[in-house]
Amino acid sequence: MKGLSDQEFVVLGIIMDGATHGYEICQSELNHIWHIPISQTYALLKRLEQGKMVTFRLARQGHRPQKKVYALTDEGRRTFLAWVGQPAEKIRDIRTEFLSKLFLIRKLRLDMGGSLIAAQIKICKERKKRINGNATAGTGTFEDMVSLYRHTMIDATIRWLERCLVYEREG
Amino acid sequence: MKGLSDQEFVVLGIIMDGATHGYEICQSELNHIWHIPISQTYALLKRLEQGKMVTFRLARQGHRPQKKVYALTDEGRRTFLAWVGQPAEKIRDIRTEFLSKLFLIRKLRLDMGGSLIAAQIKICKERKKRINGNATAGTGTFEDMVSLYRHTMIDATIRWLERCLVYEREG
DNA sequence: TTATCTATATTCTATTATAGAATATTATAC
DNA sequence: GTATAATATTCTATAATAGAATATAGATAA
Repeated sequence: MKGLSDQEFVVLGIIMDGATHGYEICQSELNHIWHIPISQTYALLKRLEQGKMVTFRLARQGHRPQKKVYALTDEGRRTFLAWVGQPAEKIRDIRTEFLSKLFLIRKLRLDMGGSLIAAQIKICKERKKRINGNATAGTGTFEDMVSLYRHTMIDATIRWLERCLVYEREG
Repeated sequence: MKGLSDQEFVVLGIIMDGATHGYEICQSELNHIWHIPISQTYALLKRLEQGKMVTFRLARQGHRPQKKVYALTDEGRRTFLAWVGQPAEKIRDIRTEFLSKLFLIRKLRLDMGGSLIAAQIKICKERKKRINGNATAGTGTFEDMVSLYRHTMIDATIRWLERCLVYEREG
């Protein structure tokens, strides 16, 4: 397995949190933040199984349609834990990748929330430095608008992350 | 053709701006804002041709490899113009869809920039009203963080759009 | 001179993401 | 008793993306 997609990591995390099969994974609260379509979830489970990140056994229960009961392998668990503590490299992935990680860290009581948020702030501040152009001195060209957009969004993101860090340390 | 993707509309716009073939489309400045991979661009052109939005003729030039010289059909032109004036419905598409539209409107001198920005502000304000929860009174739950994220991002977006509107009206 | 690199220009294959329909069973609401 | 909601998975088709393969020619460096 060459490296999992963020969606695959998320599925590992939801299983680690107690979900046992595809349908249940789709009902995770995380779906409200990052919606993964049902058919996609099943495709991800298939790939995770092929990559030996999860195993399953078939369970016939009452007269309901039988389900595949999944469990993480040791490698699956290790792989997930290595992923969940790392900040998102791309700002545009904050909403999906970072929020998913924060959700799973809290759900699994992993005690990495503060360090994740701090690391994400660091990434954002580094990115901010690398954005060229000035956020205020534009003359109204399209490039000015794009530059201003990036500055505005990254500043808002940093402010939000700093607020999250306070929440995390207080609560 | 059931309805084009935003990427397909963007390709129509770049052709309308004077690009004539796949390789040239990939070199549009728009690629710095919304990168469409080369192979994807060719796939889009193929679909646009099947949907009769563009036509092409083969051109053999000097000793360079021959290229497909594309032109918009009347339907392609009409379809593009109907798309480019409409604001993005989803806030997360501002960076790609809205910025592409603004870029193309300015490039093509379409005189719709002001109304597009105003319409986008309206969409954002309506979305803001529909977001439930309060942006300040949280107790630090994950839901509070998500709610605060949405408020923060949408406020920043509106502020940026209003600045763009000033730019647009002044310049 | 000869090998490599860059630029032009497109196609192909493989993988991943998403939408939507199809299948099957049981409980519940009307 | 019929409809539909909930449970549970599979299948097909399409769309998006990465990356390699193909082809030509000029520029550059050993």
